[in-house]
Amino acid sequence: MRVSAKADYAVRAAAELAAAGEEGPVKGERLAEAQDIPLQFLEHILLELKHAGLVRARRGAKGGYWLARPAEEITIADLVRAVEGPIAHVQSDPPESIEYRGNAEHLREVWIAVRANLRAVLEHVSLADLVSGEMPSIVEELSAEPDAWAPR
Amino acid sequence: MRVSAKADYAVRAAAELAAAGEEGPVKGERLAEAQDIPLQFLEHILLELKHAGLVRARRGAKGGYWLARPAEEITIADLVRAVEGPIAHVQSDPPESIEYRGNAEHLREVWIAVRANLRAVLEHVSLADLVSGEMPSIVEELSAEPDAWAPR
DNA sequence: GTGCTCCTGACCAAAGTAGTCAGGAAAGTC
DNA sequence: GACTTTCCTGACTACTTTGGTCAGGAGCAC
Repeated sequence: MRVSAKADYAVRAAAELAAAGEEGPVKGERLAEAQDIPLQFLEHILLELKHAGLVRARRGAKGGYWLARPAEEITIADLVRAVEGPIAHVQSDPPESIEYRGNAEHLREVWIAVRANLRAVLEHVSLADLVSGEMPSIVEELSAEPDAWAPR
Repeated sequence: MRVSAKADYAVRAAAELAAAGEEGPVKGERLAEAQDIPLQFLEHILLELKHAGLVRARRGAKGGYWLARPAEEITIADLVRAVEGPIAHVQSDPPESIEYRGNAEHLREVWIAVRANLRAVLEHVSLADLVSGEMPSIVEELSAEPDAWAPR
């Protein structure tokens, strides 16, 4: 249940692209510096985002990357899925495809609920929300509770 | 964002222990068979659960494992934490300890919200809920929505 | 055609995952 | 007290994932 460096980097780089907006292609190097990400690793990630259809790019002088869609229409979930694959798997299988036996029969519903709650956050925060800092109400409410900040 | 085999096994084995209740120690072999888990691997997992204080054990004939606390007082989160460590980490660090720069500044709140929503499920389902099939309302509601069962 | 920038595949070290193997140590039975 | 049963523990292994680096090629602008 951890967020990989790749996913974290993908979101951060995309946030920079969202903030750049209409000012034309942004170089990989500038993204790497802005977010302190190893350039060559970032290039691989941006390539994956491109293959997923979230980002576009042009080479050469004046080249760089930009978002394929408006920042309002790209969610954190889109980015995480592009680099990590499905958001919640149990032993490499999606929860709904697992058959539990015996006394663990209802465990599937638990994993389904877990996934649903993950989606409830990740699919509702757009890049526009992220850079503006005006989070959807669900995030506001969850992160407002002091308990949410306790380590455990 | 995946649940490891170890965590899945831990919950399933614990569910069997919860169901066994007061009928005395349950052998590892019986747990392994009931949930189709490799015995030797399961023994390692049960040992971790014991070290975490969730399970107790006795050796020899008539030996076996049992829950250290009533099934109502052990949650899925307890079990997952015992074998996987903290429930939501970003790049091996807890979300509240990360400092984001530039346009990703608000990303921390997103990860905090993600973790809060994970906890909202995992900390509120007890082993007793799991074996009885009577889930807390949050799980009922989440898993009732057809959308929650869609792959994506 | 000469730089600039992205594109792609190959490679690599370290860590994590999912186990197996071999033996030791306590508890109960005869 | 020997014997069996069951847990306890560490060592080991094969495979995959993670988080990168390296080297070169391909497209674009001037």
